[in-house]
Amino acid sequence: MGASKKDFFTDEQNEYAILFRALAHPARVAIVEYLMGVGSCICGDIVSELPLAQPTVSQHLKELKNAGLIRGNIDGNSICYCLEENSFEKLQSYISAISVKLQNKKQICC
Amino acid sequence: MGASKKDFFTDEQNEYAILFRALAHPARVAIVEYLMGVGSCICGDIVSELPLAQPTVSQHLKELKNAGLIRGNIDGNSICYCLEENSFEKLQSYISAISVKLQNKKQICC
DNA sequence: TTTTAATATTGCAATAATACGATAAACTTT
DNA sequence: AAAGTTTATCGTATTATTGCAATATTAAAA
Repeated sequence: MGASKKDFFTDEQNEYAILFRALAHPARVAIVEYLMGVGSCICGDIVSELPLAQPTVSQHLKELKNAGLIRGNIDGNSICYCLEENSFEKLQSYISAISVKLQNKKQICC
Repeated sequence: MGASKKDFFTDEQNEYAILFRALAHPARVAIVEYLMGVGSCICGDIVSELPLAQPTVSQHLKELKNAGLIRGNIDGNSICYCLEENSFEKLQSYISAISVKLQNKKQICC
């Protein structure tokens, strides 16, 4: 018991769950907001910005990267991170479709 | 260690993390999509639709409700659930702002 | 009132996520 | 080459999430 039943859901449902899960922590929300403000930066900048140790930040960056929300380019001995536009557009159209449908329907709940 | 450090982040960052967390499971994505399709339904309908036991579905519904993404109205001895428009609009404008900013900047990552 | 129906809650086992010290890996600078 | 800089990985403790059987709760129906 307790094992994930993700195999019983569609690939699309799992993909969106992975994207949302990547944003399901205030530290990762903060990283995204910071990257949105500065455009791009190295890991050390984020470590200075957040109240978290370097390995913890590194792990959060890894999760954002695995989910496809950020990209990291090697730049000398540091790594430059930035937001991945396509993934945010994908999320945007998904949420937007729900939002628009709800506005059009103006449904009453029971 | 391992304790959450949410107190070190802003209220807004925590609020969005809670919303995203509610969608961070394929079962809850499936519930939202189902509710979007049918408008509103009772818990039993979702139990029939998903490959999960009744207590598990009830728990997922509770999480979506706590996050403010769905609403439940008592209807006799059953409970009628539907999507909460405001929360999806809030998510929509948040993601949309990021997406638009990325499109405008056309930034190159390092 | 007894039975049936629909959900929620409890308790527990299994798994996943969070955080960070210690350390490794890789590149720069001296 | 040696030392310094930057980031990733490992190991581990703690906490949170997931899933469901059993049970409780609440309201309708008989």
